[in-house]
Amino acid sequence: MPDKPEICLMEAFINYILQFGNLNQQQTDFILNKSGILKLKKDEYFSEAGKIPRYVGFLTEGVVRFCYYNNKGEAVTHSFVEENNFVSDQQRFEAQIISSEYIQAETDCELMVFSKKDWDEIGNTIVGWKEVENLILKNCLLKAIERRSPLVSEDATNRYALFNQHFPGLVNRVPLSHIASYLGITQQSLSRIRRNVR
Amino acid sequence: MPDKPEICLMEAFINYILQFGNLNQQQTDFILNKSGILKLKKDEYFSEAGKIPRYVGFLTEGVVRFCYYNNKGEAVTHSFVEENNFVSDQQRFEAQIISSEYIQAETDCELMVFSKKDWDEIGNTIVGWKEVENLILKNCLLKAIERRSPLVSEDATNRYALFNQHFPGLVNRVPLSHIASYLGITQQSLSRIRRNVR
DNA sequence: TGCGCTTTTTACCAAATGGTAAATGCTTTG
DNA sequence: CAAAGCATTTACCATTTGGTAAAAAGCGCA
Repeated sequence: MPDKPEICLMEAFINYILQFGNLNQQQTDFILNKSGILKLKKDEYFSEAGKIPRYVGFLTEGVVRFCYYNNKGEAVTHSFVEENNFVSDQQRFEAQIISSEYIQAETDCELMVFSKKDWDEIGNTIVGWKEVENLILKNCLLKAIERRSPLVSEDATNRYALFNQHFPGLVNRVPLSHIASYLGITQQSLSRIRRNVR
Repeated sequence: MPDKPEICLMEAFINYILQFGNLNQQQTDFILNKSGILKLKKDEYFSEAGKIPRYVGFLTEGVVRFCYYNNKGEAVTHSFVEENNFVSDQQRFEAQIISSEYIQAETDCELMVFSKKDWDEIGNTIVGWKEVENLILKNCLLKAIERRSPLVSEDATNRYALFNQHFPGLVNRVPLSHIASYLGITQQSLSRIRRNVR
């Protein structure tokens, strides 16, 4: 069982959810009391293909990537998430079914996490929570689609430019090979593009 | 003001929403009473960039495409929707703000439509409707991302194969140029690919 | 049927990207 | 510091895709 998170980390979390609905102190305390803390070392998994997701998490420190293996056995990174965002294979977590993708720590990470049981208790206790949860999920899905979809119609150079717009600074925190995978190009092409940009 | 839709078209709509929540006859009747019917000729717009979306619609007949203009002035198709699905620039419709994309009829279309006023009245009257609405929207977003995101990491041939998996039969209902745009390749490349597939 | 319009196919060459392999650079650790 | 291991860059050539242009095919309409 994870420890309790520290005060400072909780604040960012509360600020995040207050964007999506008004909750009073009693309600936020209830939520915080349900949360645990989970630390991941670089390369460790938050969730794995073939397993049922154990937690929904809020990333207080670090970067994770979402990836799957295509039919050629290559890992395809389809999303990055930075600190102060939710991290979850939410459909599979909610239904408690086996996932088909990995969520992996790109750096050492720290997350506030909720088990299925605690997450359900929050939903059943806090009036209006399910609406907040829906807004958060909708927001995450929209962000994901707005970032990934435009890549389809751009060439490699513009894809890299979009990556830098969508994830400022992230270029220095994750390996080049994962960025190339996210952009749907080879690592060599991306390396070549960077040279030409300079 | 649009006419009322015909009985047979309403059934598919009711069946669709009943997938996402239990509503009794009185409730579905209330919803149906708010709906109008909108017919579009091929190439006409359901919603336009620069305008506030007037309706959320349920497509009972036909195919539409979602597209925007990139900075080179080229139309980029990012989604197709076939009959028996909702059609809406939902974020902009809900907030009643100016859209930045077009929703265009690929064929003659027939839709059941709801104005913002009527849509809000449904939400304020039917207990549990907002939850149903959220589930529907979540479902649409997930479908959109599951279809578009994998294209990024595939070559032109595999993109075309994915299109045919995701939209069986649609290849015969929309112009080749729009499919190519959706896949992020040129029309000439797609034509070449089709020849090699045969 | 035949004309005019649009869509789709072909062809050709240029440019971009992929695949293989090797060299370089960076980090960790003994 | 040196060695080992991993990440990134470079180089070279093959393959794919793009851009331009023209031909062919399909379609609506007089």
